[in-house]
Amino acid sequence: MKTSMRTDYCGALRPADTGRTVSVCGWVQGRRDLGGLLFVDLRDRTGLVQCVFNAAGDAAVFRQAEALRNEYVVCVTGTLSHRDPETVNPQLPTGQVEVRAASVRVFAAAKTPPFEIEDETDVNEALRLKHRYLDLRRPALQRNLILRHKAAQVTRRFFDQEGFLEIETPLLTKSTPEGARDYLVPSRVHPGAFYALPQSPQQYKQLLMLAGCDRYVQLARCFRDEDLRADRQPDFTQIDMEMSFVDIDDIFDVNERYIVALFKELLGVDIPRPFLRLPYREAMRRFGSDKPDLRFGHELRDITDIVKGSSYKVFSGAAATGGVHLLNMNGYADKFPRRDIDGLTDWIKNYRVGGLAWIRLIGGERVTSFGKFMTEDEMAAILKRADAQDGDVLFIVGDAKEDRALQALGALRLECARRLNLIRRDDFKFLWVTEFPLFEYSEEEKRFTSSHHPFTAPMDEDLPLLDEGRLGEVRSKAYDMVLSGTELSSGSIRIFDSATQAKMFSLLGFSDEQIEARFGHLISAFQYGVPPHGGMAFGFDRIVMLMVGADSIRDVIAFPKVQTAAELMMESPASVDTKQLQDLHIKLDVREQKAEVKG
RNA sequence: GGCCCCGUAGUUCAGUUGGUUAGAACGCUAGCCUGUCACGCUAGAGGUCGACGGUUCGAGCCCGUUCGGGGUCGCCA
Repeated sequence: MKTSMRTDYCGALRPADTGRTVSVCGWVQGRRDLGGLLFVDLRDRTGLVQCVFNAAGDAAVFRQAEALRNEYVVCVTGTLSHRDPETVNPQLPTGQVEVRAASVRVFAAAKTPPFEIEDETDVNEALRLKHRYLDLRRPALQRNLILRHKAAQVTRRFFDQEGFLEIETPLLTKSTPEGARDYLVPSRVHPGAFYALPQSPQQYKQLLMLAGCDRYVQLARCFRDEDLRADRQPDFTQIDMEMSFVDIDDIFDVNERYIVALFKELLGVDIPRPFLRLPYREAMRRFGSDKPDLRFGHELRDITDIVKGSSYKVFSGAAATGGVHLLNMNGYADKFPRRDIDGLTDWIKNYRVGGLAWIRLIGGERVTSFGKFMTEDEMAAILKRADAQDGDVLFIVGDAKEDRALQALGALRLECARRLNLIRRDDFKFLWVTEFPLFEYSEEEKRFTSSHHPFTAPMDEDLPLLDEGRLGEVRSKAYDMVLSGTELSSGSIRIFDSATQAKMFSLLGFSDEQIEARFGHLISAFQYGVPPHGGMAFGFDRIVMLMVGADSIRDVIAFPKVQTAAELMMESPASVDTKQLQDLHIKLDVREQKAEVKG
């Protein structure tokens, strides 16, 4: 983009521009000083261009060029010229041309950066985050930010064309009792009262449906005070959407078309429609996960029925109340020698299961960890269920809680695939997981809680179970969109009559007073005519992460936080002045010294 | 809160069984060099081995604590 200082972006110059006098602005990426000839690579967000200074030219200009160092900010003016054929650099998009510098203006000198600014980097991430403004100069991160920007534009355009209104909802809102921990914001004018930053704009968007907005979308900043992961940050962005007069198929239709448009426009990838739909139970049974990775096979098999009566107590005990399942890594027996399996046995304890049983079929021989406890008939039945052949290795996990066994085995399935390199990063496998349980039992709180949120509609055919008190069996109209083993999006059809909503709150164990205090506004609102409605919210950062092939969500967020939720550059969070606390009517009660973050 | 991994020049790493003056590459500084693009050549500077404590005649190396970073389980309606 042309400015009063610049005629062209560095990375945009091509042979067609030769002969023109150009001014390019940017950062010195590197210089090669040959004595009488000096090359400077100049970098801006579009790329690199080589500038040449010749000692035969203006002596003062040449002296200036000799003083340039990496990361100096300069403007080079000169004639854009073709390079001689033998000096063309095929690695660079601008490699056929160079700027024959006539003058250089130094806007700013620069200290030597603490790490080299280059794409291929293995510099410690903490150091890069401490100097994030330097890390962001790396072309790879610039590309990520650019793709993120484009994804946001495609999103807005798509939903606009589909009749959605982009509506902003408050960031200062009210704490909700269920779900993640809220970030709280103290009120100065209401002593002792707190706002909460939204975990999602859930209630607002439902009220917008009630208000008659019909279709809503927002690129919404959301906040959750929970522990971080590679794909989880405490503040993050959702593509939040909601529609009126719809059922599940309508939601799926528009969001599938959105994904297809996004991947086509930004990556040129054709995503086939419609997406596969897997009910939650089936996903758990076949993949040991509610976000199955379909980029490789090796589905799980249920052998609970086979081992139920076995004399091997580990299996029969688990089968009595839970389940026993197996994973056949067909053909990879030779890739899992005994010592690796011992390692996996240790590893799987993270998933709170007792252990890992296994069978290796190799060279016509059968080696197992539990063979002596089983009858030959039982063993034969297991191998048949697994479709086992020579060269296979089978893993078996049982637990008195069936889902625990399944989740452990599902995690093992992923771990094996990672070790065997069965997963391709540019393979995009979408699906819907449907029919999530409406409730889950919380051991901690000794009560049922919403698995999604308390506004989720039960499946019509399961409504009678509510009154029978069989809460664990009720399925909901909640669904997730899953991409290659990552939960991309989550949503539901909502309850839209106040009686059912009130019943939900009461089943969740809220007292009338709590309901009134927490959800009174919603109950009242729902008495004024709610359309049937539903929606979902994408994790925008995760979409971008998977599209650029990054391993961490931090790579697509300009200023991310580290695992302790601290931000290393500004050093947030930080302590504040006593005066500020007084204004907010806050007295600290910090026991441990380490809670005192330096400010 | 649990489990696992990492921490040595500015950066990425090596460092033998615990043993004398802790090395390399890149980067940085200076000099030379007119077609380089990982420029080349020569010389140089640069270290509280994350911190603290312990074992030992002696610790970068062994032990403990702690700090920082990462992965993950729990948690994430």
